[in-house]
Amino acid sequence: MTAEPTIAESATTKPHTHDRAPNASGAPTSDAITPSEWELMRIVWTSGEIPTRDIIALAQRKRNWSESTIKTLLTRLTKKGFLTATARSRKLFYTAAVPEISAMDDAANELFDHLCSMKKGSAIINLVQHQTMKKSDIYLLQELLAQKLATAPDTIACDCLPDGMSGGNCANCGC
Amino acid sequence: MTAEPTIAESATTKPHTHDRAPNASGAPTSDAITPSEWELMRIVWTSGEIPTRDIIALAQRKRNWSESTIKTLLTRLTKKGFLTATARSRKLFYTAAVPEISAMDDAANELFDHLCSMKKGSAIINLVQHQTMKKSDIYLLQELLAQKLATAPDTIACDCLPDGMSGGNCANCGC
DNA sequence: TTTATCTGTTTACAAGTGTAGACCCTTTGC
DNA sequence: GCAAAGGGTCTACACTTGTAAACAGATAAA
Repeated sequence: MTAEPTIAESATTKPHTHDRAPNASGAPTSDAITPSEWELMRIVWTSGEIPTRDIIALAQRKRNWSESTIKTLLTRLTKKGFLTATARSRKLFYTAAVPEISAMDDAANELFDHLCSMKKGSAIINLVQHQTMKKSDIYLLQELLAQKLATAPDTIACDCLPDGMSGGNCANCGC
Repeated sequence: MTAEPTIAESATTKPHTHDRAPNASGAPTSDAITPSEWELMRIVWTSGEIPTRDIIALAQRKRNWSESTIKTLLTRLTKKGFLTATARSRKLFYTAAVPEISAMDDAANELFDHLCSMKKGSAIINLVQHQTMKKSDIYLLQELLAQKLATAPDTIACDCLPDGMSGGNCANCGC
């Protein structure tokens, strides 16, 4: 035997109560990546296929995590379907099961899903203000904006209250 | 007595283990707003001062929550410092303790904090693509971008691996 | 005044998350 | 061949989040 997955069979189909927003991109329909887990995902995305040991080494250089903690997180990520573990010569090699971009986009979109529609624009502006973007991205964004402008509405109503429930008292748009 | 806070003294200073990222904006230094909690916060932000009963009515029109659930969430939000409860004639009136924009910005910035610096630009582009912005916001953003362009770097390195640890194997920028 | 109702406070409980020790098997060094 | 080391899996445990019932005090209705 040389490359057969001998250890870990993963994929536990356990029914869960909480109805988290189902993942948008084609990939795994499971829970989201938690803050701690992001750290590990980034290492894997950036390194390509990488063995546990190396992940531990890299992770410990940024976080005060015990080896155990990292192993647990890796297992969870695998169960959730974000990582794929392949056993080779009695060691596990991890690979990302979802593209980094998709994961990022999903996370961002999900966050924006619970923001007031009326104010999403400001939130985006805030991001552009605080985050550094490279020139090429700015160019892309400028193009995109120019396009968007054509069909953009003049105003967007606040959708924080159920339909017709604001009765002119909306502290935002007075709807 | 007419407007003294008779019920609920709130503010429980319990020490907690997990070190969540401390809130950036001047406001409360506590845990973040959870998805379910956002729903309620939006109602309060939009309605200004509002009594429990009304929040319950509004909330139940969007989510299948029991009265009890909503009350629990409100209490938690108050404890976390996102809402302020004032007792008047034996009823609690809630007010937002943090501006909506700050909360949104904090949430967005926090999310972006665990994304690869190199790819934050794409994530923002994705947002602009998927979210609808009104014309005026687009204009603002365009101005902002024009400014930003002046000092924007040509490239941004991937910072997913600890410094100097990528050894030319970074699957992204080959750093 | 007696009771039903409103509303706030307590308690509950399962699942998720942060964090990590314990255990177990295999490979390797002596 | 036996002990140490390496690496995978189990178990643990406190805290958070989603959800809600139970309980208590006050007030309004009968």
